[in-house]
Amino acid sequence: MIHRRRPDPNRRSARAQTAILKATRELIGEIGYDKMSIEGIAAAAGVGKQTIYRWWPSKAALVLDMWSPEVQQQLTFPNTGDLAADLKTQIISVIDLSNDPAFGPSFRALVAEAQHDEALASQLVERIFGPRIAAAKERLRAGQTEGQLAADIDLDLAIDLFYGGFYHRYLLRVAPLTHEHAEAVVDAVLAGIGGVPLTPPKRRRLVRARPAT
Amino acid sequence: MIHRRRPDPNRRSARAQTAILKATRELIGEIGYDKMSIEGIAAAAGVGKQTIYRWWPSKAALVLDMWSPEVQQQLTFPNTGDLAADLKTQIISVIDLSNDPAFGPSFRALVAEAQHDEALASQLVERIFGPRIAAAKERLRAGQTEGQLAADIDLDLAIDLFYGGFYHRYLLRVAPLTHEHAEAVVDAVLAGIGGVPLTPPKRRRLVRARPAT
Amino acid sequence: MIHRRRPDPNRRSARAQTAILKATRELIGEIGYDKMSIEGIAAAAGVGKQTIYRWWPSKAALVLDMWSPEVQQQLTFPNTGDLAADLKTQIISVIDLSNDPAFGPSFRALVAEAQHDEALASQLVERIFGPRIAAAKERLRAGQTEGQLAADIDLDLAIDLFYGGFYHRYLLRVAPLTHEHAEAVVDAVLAGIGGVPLTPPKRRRLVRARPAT
Amino acid sequence: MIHRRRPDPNRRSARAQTAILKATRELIGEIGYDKMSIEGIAAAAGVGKQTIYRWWPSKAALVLDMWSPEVQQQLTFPNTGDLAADLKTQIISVIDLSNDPAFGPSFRALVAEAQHDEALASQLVERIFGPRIAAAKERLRAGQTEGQLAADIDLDLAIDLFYGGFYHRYLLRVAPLTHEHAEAVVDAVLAGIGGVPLTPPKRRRLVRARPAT
DNA sequence: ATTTAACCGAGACGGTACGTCTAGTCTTGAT
DNA sequence: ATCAAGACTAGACGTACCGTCTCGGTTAAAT
Repeated sequence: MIHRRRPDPNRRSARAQTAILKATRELIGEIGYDKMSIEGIAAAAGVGKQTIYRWWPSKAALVLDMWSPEVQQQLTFPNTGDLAADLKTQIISVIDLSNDPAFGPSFRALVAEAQHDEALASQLVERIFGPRIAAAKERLRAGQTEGQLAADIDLDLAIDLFYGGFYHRYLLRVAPLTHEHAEAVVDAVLAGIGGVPLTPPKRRRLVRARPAT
Repeated sequence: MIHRRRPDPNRRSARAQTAILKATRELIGEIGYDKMSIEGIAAAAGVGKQTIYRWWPSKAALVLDMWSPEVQQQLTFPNTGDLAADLKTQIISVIDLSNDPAFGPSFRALVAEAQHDEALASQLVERIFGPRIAAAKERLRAGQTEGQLAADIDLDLAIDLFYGGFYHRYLLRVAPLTHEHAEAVVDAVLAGIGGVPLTPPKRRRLVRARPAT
Repeated sequence: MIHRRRPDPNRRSARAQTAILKATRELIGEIGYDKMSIEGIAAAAGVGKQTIYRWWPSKAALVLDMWSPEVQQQLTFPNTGDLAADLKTQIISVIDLSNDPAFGPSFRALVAEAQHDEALASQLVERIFGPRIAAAKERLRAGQTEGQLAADIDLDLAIDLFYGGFYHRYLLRVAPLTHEHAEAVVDAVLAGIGGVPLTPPKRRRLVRARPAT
Repeated sequence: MIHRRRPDPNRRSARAQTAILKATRELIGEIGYDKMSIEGIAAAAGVGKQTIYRWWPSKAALVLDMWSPEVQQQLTFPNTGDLAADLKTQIISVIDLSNDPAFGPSFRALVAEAQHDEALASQLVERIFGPRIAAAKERLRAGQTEGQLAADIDLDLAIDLFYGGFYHRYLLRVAPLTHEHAEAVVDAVLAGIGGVPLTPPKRRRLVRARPAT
């Protein structure tokens, strides 16, 4: 297997890079991720195709790069002291971003592409999902010490529960994404949905049986 | 908008149809969904390309058709009287199917394609997700009357909670899918993962009667 | 080699035959011979493709059949006693027919097709060119007995000379086809174009040396 | 009307061009013009289809290009001082070329295609027929000054007469093409084939001085 | 200050697959 | 048995992009 020689980042043309990202952003808005071709981006940016291939391994990687700033700044997790409220705030902002016509559809396309592009999949986890999950876990951990979250719960599982509903609806399109849904999810996950509260105010006590395996 | 004339299903060649589905199944196993082309399917099936285009609008639609039997027979939802156990059983069987190398990767590809193919997306909801969700809801409803599930919970939300974790890991690949995970999800969703509040907001006591398994 | 069973002409549907020829005539006028397909003719005639294939071996054969009446009635060669005048009259009528937008281009297409369709080529010679050449030869023979044409000239050669100029221009498009050209050809062929008539009225005597071989 | 952007001839790959022409020559010999496809040429030449489409508008144009050298070198018209002999020599060489199984049938196909391809028709006139006619006219003009051809004859007409017979037989296949036919045509055209008139219209005497061969 | 090595725009190249078109054959049901 | 209808196998069409490659022209560092 021959490895392509790595280009020298110091000599990279800022003009070309900017033009490529700009053209990508515009094209993705006009014709969408799937109809957009590297050929088209190069033409729109007034750039040789090779210049794109030199710096990005695929169309998806380019789009991922294009969004890094947007996603990065969404990273900070609020901490007002009220875990439920903070989770709701955060998930709602994710919903809003996913409903943004400039971001939602093309990020969806990125997730789609990652289903058959292993490199992209790890990039996504590494650069997008990983950091966000880490930030969320940190907030959850704080919640645990404050007693707002079961102390012995596995945080990865907690993430699944709080965010799984979102991805279920975002990627499968089985139901719409609303602020109310986000709030209902957080409440339900925290309170649990088992049992029949015959007399509403009286709630059950959490009895978790599994000791650490 | 010109609509292509519809072919007459009565005159459809059973031989061709069978050969196409068979070739699709084989090819998808050998080279995978993405490297498989309609051209290749036609050649492998000994069929004219037009015959494929006549009956299926896209490669994805063909693959969806190919799987309908498999998914259909997975539809029945167990009811042993123990809701938690039944949910675990069902989700575990979904996990097993998704981990089946013949099914998992190509179904993932289908979900991916649905991100930019509206027609496919609705087909998926209509033929795959819809019926399964309906079956699950029916079971949940039974659980509600038996007092194993909160009577006032929105069942679409319940579905999000029980299955969201699965899709989160299946599509985003942020963590592995195991039987243990399925069980932990069900338990956590039913019990809730909120902590013991230091301050008033009184919490419920867990009243769950595990019947003998 | 399997020979296709011959259909029974007695059971042939007159309606279908008429509709096919009519549709052919109309289509050839609208979109031209080359863009016209058997598929299209069948659709326009409200006839099954098989019905066309059953009775005609090719699109060209069908078009040839369609024109047979037109060409047939052009067959009679005038005989006013003046050979030169009759030839001019005849060639001019051929030129006019070839300049008829309904006939000229599609007959050209037929001749074109005959360049790679041996069966059509012989049909053309047999049904179109042969009879016309025979009629022309008959008239030339009469001219010979009347002393208006060299008695020992090979009539096939004579046909080449009188009509060759026409086909040269008709098929190669090297120069336009006019009535004047037809007249000039006939005059030149009869008188010959060798030598320099310094004093116009005085013309040379024909001395033909080749005795019958 | 959108005009396709023109490719840069300076960057044309000599290797590809050569391979394409070579493959065309071989294929046309093996399976003939009509069964030869651009797809097949590309495959045989080890070349992308686009590379053919980039430089040639049609299969016919490609074949025309392929033959240009052959036809070009046939261009010189002999001038031995004896017009009749030179015409015979020239026409015979044309007949021989047309009877060459490598050239004759496929050039016929080219002429056929030109009947419905205006661009090809003008290319043929411009690159093949035009130059040859010009060369012939030049020779004829020389003949006129030497008194071997009627001074007042229109040279386009003369071309029609000398070559029309050839094309009549070449394209209509009404009679075979032989050297004898070529010689008979030249003799007859120069001498004329009109009979000895019984009544006045005085006729010329043949005055032709054959120089020693 | 000049060399030299990389990047750059441009686009030709070998390929693959697309979705359409037509050829000519085969099948079905109606007349 | 013919007919209308149209599904079938086959395969070429011309287009769109892929990712690689070559070509001059232009920087920017290294001599």
